[in-house]
Amino acid sequence: MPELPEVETVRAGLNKLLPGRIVADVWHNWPKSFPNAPADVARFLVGAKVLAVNRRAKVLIINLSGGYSLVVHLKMTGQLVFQAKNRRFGAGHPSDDLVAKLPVKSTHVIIDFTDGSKLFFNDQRKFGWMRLLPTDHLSDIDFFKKVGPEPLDDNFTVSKFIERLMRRPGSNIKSALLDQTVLAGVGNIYADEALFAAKIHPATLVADINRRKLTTLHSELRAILRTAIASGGSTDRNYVDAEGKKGSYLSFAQVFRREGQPCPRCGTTIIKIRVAGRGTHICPRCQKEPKTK
DNA sequence: CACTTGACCTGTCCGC
DNA sequence: TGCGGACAGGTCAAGT
Repeated sequence: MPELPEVETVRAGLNKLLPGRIVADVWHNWPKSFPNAPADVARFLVGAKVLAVNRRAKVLIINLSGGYSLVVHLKMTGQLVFQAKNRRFGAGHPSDDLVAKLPVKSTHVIIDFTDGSKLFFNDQRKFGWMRLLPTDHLSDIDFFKKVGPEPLDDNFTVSKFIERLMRRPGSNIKSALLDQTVLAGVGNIYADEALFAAKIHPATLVADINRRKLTTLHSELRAILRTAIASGGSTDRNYVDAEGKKGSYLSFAQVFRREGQPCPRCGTTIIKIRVAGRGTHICPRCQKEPKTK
């Protein structure tokens, strides 16, 4: 579910809400959602103060005093939602107000702060996780060692993009974009949108795409990610930000989840196909099928 | 080695 | 209305 823009939206929200708060207690009901709790929780989490909330790729890093960080991956259906003190007891909340209803059926971890506010980790499909890890050693973890560059960094140039993609010359471009070791944070929605914008068929082999097209793909991908962040991300089903609000980017999406509708560029009907084992949305006219396949 | 498939889970939607 | 099957935004491990 959450890709870079969604995780970044959650990060920005939490970074306004959490720093300065002190953990009072932690509850959890699904061991896989929090594999090293409760053993390390009492020792390193309770009493710790939140310093800052950072992001790398699709992973959130909540820095705590005491040298530990809470590292969170939302995977497909994870939510990290903050509830201010007494929020749940207020009257007149609209029925779609998630925060007022917390905890919900899919709540697997609750972090209580000393001021009475709470952070809820909800995850319908239970693929997501949070772990308490020593901050100084995060860079030793396999994931952080292997993950590719942030596509929105200033120094993520066209040459860098092409160099990274060329690590997988023989794979199709969609797989390469989704590969987190090639570059960080791109998932199914933004891969489809960027390939449509650059008029590249997702099954095209990386080595068969010319430099001009890759240059377009680079700039379109970055523009799409930035617009998505500005829209608060994409809510297809479950995604909400730190305050329980949905993102609106899908109203701008050109092809994702728009099969059966006319291509906004040429009017041809958008179709859904399968590439790299994932549902993939294309305009069959704008994105010509590669000859070699 | 590089790519594909299955597994991890629950909920929803679609066809019979 | 009920039931089976396919499918869902992500990543691993295991298989080819």
